[in-house]
Amino acid sequence: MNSDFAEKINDLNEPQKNALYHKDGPSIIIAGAGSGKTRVLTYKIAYLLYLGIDSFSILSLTFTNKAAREMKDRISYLIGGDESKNLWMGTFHSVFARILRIEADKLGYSRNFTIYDSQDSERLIRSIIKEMNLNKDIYKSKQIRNRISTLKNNLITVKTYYNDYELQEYDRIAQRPKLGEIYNEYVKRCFKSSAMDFDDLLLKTNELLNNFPDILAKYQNQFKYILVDEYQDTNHSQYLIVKMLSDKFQNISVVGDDSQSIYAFRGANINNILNFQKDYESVKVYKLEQNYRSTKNIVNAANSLIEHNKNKLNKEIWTNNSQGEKIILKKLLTDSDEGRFVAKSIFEFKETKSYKNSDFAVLYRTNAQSRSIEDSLRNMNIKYEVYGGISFYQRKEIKDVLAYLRVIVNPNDEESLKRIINYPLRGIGQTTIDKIIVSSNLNNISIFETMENIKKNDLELNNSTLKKIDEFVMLIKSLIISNQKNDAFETANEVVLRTKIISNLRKEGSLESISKAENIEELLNGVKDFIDGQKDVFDANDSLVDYLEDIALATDFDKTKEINEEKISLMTIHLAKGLEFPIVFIVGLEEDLFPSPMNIDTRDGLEEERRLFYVALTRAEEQAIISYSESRYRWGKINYSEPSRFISEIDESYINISNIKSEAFKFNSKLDSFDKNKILFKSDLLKPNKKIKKINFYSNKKNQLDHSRIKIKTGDFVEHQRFGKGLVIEIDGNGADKKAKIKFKGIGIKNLLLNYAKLKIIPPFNKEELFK
DNA sequence: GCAGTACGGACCACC
DNA sequence: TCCGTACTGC
Repeated sequence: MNSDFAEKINDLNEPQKNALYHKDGPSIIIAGAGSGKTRVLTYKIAYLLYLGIDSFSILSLTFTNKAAREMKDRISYLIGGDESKNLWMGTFHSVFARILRIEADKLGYSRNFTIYDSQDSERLIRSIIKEMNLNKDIYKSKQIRNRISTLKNNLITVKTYYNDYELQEYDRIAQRPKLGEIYNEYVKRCFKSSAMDFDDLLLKTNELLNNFPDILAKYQNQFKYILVDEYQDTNHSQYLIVKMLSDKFQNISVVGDDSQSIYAFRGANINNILNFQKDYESVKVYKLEQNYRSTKNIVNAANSLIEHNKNKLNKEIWTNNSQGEKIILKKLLTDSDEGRFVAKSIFEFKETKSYKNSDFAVLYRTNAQSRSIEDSLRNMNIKYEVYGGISFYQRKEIKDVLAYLRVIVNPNDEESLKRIINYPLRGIGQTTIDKIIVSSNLNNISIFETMENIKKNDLELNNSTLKKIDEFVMLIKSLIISNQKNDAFETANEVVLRTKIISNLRKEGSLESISKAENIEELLNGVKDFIDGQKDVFDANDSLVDYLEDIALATDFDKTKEINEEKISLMTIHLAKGLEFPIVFIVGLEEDLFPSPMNIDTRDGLEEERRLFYVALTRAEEQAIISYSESRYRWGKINYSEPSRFISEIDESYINISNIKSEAFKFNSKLDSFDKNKILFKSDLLKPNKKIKKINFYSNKKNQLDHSRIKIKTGDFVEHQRFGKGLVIEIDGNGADKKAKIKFKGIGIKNLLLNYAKLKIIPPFNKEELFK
């Protein structure tokens, strides 16, 4: 062990040290934003190892897997050696998925069980609703999925549900009396598919620990020290797991900040942290209240905001950092103005002081808001990266290839099988699939088994269909066999070759299909990277299982690369938790958007939204800039909005409100009074645009700014995202209704609305090509 | 059984 | 805008 560590502890301040030295017995560390929480946690684990505690006996639950990896590296650095590799560290989901695989047989599952993501769950629920002949407008699959998820997170099984009159009454009142039946069928089908959804990973862990005392004892004895990060975001199911595992030694340390609890929507229960002191005996409480991240202005502004919440623990966040600049508040007319404001401000900041792109973040409430920001950044040639949103692994073409891999590992996986049974097209249509599903439900065997014995089951299928099914089954079987001697990369390659997925997409030749082919190639590279990184750890024939688990449980951050040095970061506030940036834009501070309308009817909901704003503000080190717009495109329409109530909840002495006061603080924003409410800010570059008009810009390489799309004229050569290159042959209509008739290469003539179509003017090319 | 298209609803955040 | 579904014509 590295004895220098004792000296490194002096990097910590007194409260941090006190928290660190607490070794045995329960403790809670209330850590304000920017108070060095991760550092304390890291040092705390390093300290345990330094004292000679076995690394296998420490369980540390983190918020992302990436955080876990970084902490391991940091611990290695602190104490030397590679003991940190043996720590049990990761998200709840990944740690307990690992345990569930080890113990799978106890629960009647195969070790190779599939993990269903929310899309898989929703599709399964949708087909159940259809099979039950229920009205899909009343039984909305997404709502049903959320409801089932909530039930599971509160350990309410189907049986418990049926024993609880109140729960059933709740669903009857909500006009969905059949919820229990759907839930029952959903659980049955998941089991038949050897699949667990995200919530199952926690629910089944609870079942395992509850029903098998010997297994509980085994893990209780193993995990002598348990640390939980972001404790404020744990749900009931997670809470119970931690409680059970820590019950014997009670060496439990939880870290969190009630003011940053923002995951109630997925079942997080803020009371877990508020009540921690009641749950364990003689809990020691440590408070980290000094903020090292932000200026006084930012810290004070955030404090003044969160004061409006009633439900919270007492603490006083303060900082020794400089006073800093006031928060800039900016009002804009449209969402595109807001985008331009952000882009131009970034440009300005970089001119006046040497900032890198990575010093900036733009945070928003909903993913859809990224678009107007992206448009403006693109126009100004500022590089950016959008985090979250539809992830790479959610794309259709990727999910299709992954479905093959999942079926190879677990042929019972119904959702994956349904995706590939007729992809690529092999003439097994919906009618046939429906017959197979009915039969498999009737006989309670998996779809794959039904297909294996398709000739014995008389399903009234004609011979050519039977033959096609047979060929498909043979394909899967031979892939399974070859996976037994190959690693995940070789198997994935074989899938792509034998199904001709990539070559067919390339043959199709459209921009869209080529990009899909490229994505699949990127997926193959990803598999290769994974295999290379894990070569020393896993057996070849297990590598596919491990790979699939890795990507199923990766958070959005795990999936993307490091925060890129060269790029501005765009993300939702949720995703920004735990991060920090010198300059942070928080956009879209409008009623009906932030706070989200779904959360304004209850105090708890509104307080959560307020905490979300608090999280956003406290990401900023030097400067926070908040903005709102009077109108915004949503669902393809212009919506008018009022400034968010949260703006007026920040003590105005910390805001550079200039003469905006009259406006933002009175909730009476009117279009006719905007002119006098400009915020003075560095230069007139930042003044709002004069016209109230939605103007979309197209960009070209020379970074021209003021050409609206609707200026495209007959004879222009253009490029469309999906249709490729073409020539404008006719223009019709005016303003937003302006249409163009365009002849596209290899596609033919299309009529497009210029205001919506993503058209880019390109240099002329040989017109002959259009007629090939 | 398949492909093209029109239409309606989604847009809140995620492991 | 984007996605899933229903409908239609072959």
